[in-house]
Amino acid sequence: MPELPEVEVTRQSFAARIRGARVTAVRLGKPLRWPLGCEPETLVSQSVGEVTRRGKYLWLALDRGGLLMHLGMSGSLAFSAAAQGPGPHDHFDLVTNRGTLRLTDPRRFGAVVWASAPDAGAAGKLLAGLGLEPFDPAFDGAHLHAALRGRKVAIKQALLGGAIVVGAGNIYACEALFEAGIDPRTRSDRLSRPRCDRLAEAIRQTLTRALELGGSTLRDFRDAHGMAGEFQLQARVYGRDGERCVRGDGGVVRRIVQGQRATFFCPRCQRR
DNA sequence: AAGTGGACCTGCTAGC
DNA sequence: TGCTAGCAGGTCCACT
Repeated sequence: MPELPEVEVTRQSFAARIRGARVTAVRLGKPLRWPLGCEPETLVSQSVGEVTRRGKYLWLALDRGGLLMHLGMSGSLAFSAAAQGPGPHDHFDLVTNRGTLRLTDPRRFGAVVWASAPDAGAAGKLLAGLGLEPFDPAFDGAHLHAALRGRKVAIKQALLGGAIVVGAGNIYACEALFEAGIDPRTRSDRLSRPRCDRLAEAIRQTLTRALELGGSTLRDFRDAHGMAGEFQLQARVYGRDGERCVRGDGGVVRRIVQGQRATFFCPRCQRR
């Protein structure tokens, strides 16, 4: 589900409110993707510090260590003063004196993992190998071009891999490739430097636009206030197979499958 | 090393 | 109306 914009929107919606709160209890539901990695009681009485984001992960700092959180495909976080009794899909509650941070995740691909530092233990292992942040000044066409050298996978799959640049998932990878006019099936090492420049810019623009619109809500995404996003209403190709290309070039959006994921693109204006 | 496919889990929708 | 197959925003891991 949540790609970089949704995770960042979520972060912004509760980070300031939870900062300084003291943990009073921790409740676990069904198992998530990975075990918490500590006894829940050890978190009690610690206070919450900054909430930061790396790729699609959130790091919630505590006095001693912190929690690395991932929303998987169907997860969302809510922070509310008066949390209701947990529903069947509420699998983690961090109860504090200011409210409860709750992870709701029907499919349970998400995770909450304790580590002594973001670069240590289980968290370090998950974050190692992540590519550049898309808004890092170092992420540009030159970086993209260099990272794609020798890679034969289709550019769409290279973007989804997350080892070159993080944050663009299935929706935004499709949208960015559309903006850049690049066929998602293009072999990574065949992308010229100028096209890499355009793609890097398109990724940043697409993610920026999504952030402004509060992310995408396909079915269940909500920020920590319960607000839905609106980017999906403006998606140009994602989910629009069979529709006329918005560029008015006479192309019709196609849906194909790459690496077992759906890809949407206009064969007319997106070139190899 | 890089590429491929399977795995994890549940809910919703389209189609019969 | 009811059942089933197929699909969904992610990404790790085993295998070639």
